Amino acid sequence: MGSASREAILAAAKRAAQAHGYGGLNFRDLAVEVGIKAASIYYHFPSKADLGVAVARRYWEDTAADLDAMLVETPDPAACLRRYPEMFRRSLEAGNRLCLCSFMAAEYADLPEAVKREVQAFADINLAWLGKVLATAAVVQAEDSKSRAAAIFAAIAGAQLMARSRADISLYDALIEGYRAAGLLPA
Amino acid sequence: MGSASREAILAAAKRAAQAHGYGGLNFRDLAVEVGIKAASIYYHFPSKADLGVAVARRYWEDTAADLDAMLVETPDPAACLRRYPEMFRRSLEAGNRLCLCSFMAAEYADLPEAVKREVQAFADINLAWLGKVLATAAVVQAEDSKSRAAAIFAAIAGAQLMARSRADISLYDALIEGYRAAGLLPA
DNA sequence: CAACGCCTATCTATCGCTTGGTAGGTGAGG
DNA sequence: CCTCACCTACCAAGCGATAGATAGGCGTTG
Repeated sequence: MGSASREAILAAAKRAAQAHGYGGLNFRDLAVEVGIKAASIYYHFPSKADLGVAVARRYWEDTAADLDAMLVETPDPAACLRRYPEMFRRSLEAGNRLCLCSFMAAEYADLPEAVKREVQAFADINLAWLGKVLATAAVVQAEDSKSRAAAIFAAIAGAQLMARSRADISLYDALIEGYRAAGLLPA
Repeated sequence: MGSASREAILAAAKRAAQAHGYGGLNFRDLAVEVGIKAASIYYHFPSKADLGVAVARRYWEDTAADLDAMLVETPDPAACLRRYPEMFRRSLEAGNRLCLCSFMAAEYADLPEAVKREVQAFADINLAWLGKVLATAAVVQAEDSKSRAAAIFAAIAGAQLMARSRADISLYDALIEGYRAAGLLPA
């Protein structure tokens, strides 16, 4: 498992993927960033698709851990829900980057099947977490928590999209505030 | 202006861009689809960036016309607003394609500046139209119509994103319905 | 009328570059 | 000595782009 180089490759690939997508990911630039030669990446990952799968898997694993940690840090479900947009804000802060989930939608037609599956796991985790928190916070009736979770997730992804294409984090904040004012997110 | 070949290239490029993005657009495949040789495209467009600009410009011009037509067809602003999600639904219907605006967000770091400008014009037109219709429909107070327009636009783009990455139009419909239930869109 | 010059729209052929991927070698450490 | 981790040196395919040629149409002018 995780040697130092392997971890460095994974981290650099994640950063690159969140800036340029899977298609924009390339072994030469990646190698320069890690400080090794491009061919050496093949020692750790047999193909680009495998690297993509590994990046996406690590991505949702980290997200799952972060969401769990947030629930521990902020046990009140309503307060926790209020903090949820922070997750998507962070990648904008880190160099105007995007959620891999949004890249998957854009690159849907050209993405290896296995990569798609891992990225969808990211979405599933978010939806499950949101559904759970919405239900315990009782902001919607129990039977509506799933559909509200999906609406919130989609809307927040959209807000991140808009903010990126204007390179303006304050737009993200304004959109989230707009969702609260409109009633999509609890005020 | 618009010779037959030029129009055919423009139409094929639009379709390709909505499926694969600007980066996924390539002259060889495009030429095959149009039925000419790749080099011949350069007679009509001096560079890929110029083609991208032309596609994006045509895209927002068509959208502006469609939005205007919708207001003529459905003069009642509330009814018109209800029909707005149809616009984004159509590209999903047409081969699970995406709005160019979402592609711009994904390809933000690698897109020629001139292309970005044209795609942003698409967003601006949508925002202006939504703002106007929201104000006349009086679904929000006049001073909130701009921020609500932005919230709706972002959320609908997000819904399109989610539906594409699941290749499931019914998910789009469900998300729009979710926005109505939550109060983001008028019920 | 016919010859000429020019434009349009396309072709073939190729260039320089980047990409993902491979084969085989090399040095350090247990 | 052998395995791990990395290297050098490639390759084939694909990319945007360019050069130069050609076939046909259209208008002007001797």
